[in-house]
Amino acid sequence: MAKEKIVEIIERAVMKAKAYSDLKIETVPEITLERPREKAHGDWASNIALVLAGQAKLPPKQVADIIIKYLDDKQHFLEKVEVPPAGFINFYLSKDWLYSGLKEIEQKGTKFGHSSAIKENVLIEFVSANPVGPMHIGHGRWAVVGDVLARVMEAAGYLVTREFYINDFGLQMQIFGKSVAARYSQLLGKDVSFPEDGYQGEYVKDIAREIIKDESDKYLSMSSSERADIFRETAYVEVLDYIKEILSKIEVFFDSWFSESVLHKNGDIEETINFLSEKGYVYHKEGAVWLKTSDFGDDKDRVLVRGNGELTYFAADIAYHRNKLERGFRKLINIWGADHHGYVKRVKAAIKLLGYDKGSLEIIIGQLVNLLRSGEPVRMSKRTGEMVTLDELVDEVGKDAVRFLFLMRNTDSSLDFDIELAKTRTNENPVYYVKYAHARICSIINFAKGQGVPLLTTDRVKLDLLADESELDLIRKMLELEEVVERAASERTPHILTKYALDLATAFHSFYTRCRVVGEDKDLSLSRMVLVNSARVVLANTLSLLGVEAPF
RNA sequence: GCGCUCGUAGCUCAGCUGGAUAGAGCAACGGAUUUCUAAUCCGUUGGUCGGGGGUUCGAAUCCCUCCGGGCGCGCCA
Repeated sequence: MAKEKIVEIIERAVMKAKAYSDLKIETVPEITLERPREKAHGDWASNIALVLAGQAKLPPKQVADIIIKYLDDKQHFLEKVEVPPAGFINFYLSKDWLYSGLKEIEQKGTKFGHSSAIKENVLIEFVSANPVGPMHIGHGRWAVVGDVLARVMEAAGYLVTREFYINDFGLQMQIFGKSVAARYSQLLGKDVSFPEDGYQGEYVKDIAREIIKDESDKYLSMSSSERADIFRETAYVEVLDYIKEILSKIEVFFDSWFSESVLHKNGDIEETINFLSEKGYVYHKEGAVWLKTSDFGDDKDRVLVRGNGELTYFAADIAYHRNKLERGFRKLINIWGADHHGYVKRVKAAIKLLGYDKGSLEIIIGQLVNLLRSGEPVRMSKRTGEMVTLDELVDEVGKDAVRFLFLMRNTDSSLDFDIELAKTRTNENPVYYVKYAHARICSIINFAKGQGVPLLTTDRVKLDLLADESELDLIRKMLELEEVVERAASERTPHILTKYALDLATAFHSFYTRCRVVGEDKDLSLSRMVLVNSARVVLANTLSLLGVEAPF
């Protein structure tokens, strides 16, 4: 990438200036380059002169002027270098450098934008919806965020495992089993009461109907608790299958499904408690067993074993995280709904009590989605069961719109999702704006081929004919992909990819209105074919990372 | 009450771990296009970055405080 090369050039220049005592400085700080906000400030800018001004006892502008005297651009990356009064050093990439980018795109193809660097192995745990009912829209957002984060991190060189933690143990499951059992009896004409805190949704009846269809009334003779136990298992498998089905509809797949009840069966939780106990972090109080999480940043200590002898969810969660770390993952990333953010401190404290580094667990808090229809809020009530499920949303607006629009905002801020907007096929809808750019490129390439303008390799066309500002801007934008992927991965911000896709589409559309691919000048047409095809490749790669189809 | 989080243009939001005159999109207004898909492009208007204080060469960004919104504060999961 151009960035590293420029950093190198600056570094050498500063060292030389120091060696020749032109700059009287002690140490050479790390050189950082940034993308100037203003296009007029070049492709890259360095604030090194501002940083060194204090040390050198000279105004920034003078320091910058000294440094650029020593810049040695042997390979001709740079068109020019400028120092504005503020003392920044602005670098303008040469056209040749941009053209060589087109060659790189040709060579790397679908791998352009990906990095070959090998980084640490990470486990991303996300969605982890309780298997007791349909997924809501928020689950969908967190699913997409986790999935694209995984894709982007893979592209950036991380070894990623995607895991779904199944909360198939505990009170919620019991209630769920009872709810199904009650509906089962009711549907068979028995006058039984429905559990007070039971699951109201229509889907519970559906599951009961399913059981009746398959096995009729054979469970009626059992005691109600026996029946609830059996139905808990049947129903849970059914709901889990349903969850998997919806996830596959939005193309979110997991490498691993981890069951909470397995931790209970294996005795992993007791073992973890013993482990913590031996380290002296566990104590008894008021009939319960407590963990000293407050020693490591939690607001208060937490219960591991309740007075009635039952393990808490927290105890299981510690064992789960220990298990993850023992599987050899150096970095754990959890994506949790906003309603769990009060839980963050205690889990992080537990990680430290287990003896692992604080940084080994990162928790991304996902905010909710506000559903709108033509600007009006869609009213939802959990109590009455009146809500739009993820399933229904995907059926109405389609996978691509759901995925793209869920990634339009930072994960930790809430997001407005307008159902009608998501369905429109105009430029107001960002998804179609981007997809259209791809379709238009494909159409141009087909048209051109029909007019006798073939797509040749870069070494057979005159790239230096690509000189219009819109053409160079388009190339510049294409060459940003790797940097965007890198940043999205390292900062865990997959949503910046949608912004990039929009910018790239805009750069292409600008080019389109200014320049014709098929024209009088045959050489120029051939060069532009290479250009638009490169744009197609980069746009397709971007959409692929987002999990959105690139139409022809 | 305590904790987390957010507050940037009329609306929806970026702002890359402190840099240049705070940027997009939508809306409003004004233009372009003899076209390879009008699902397009270009321009203009619009800001006390919630208020106040501090840190320094330099703050939307870091710290403190106040105001306002969201969420969380169980021997629930």
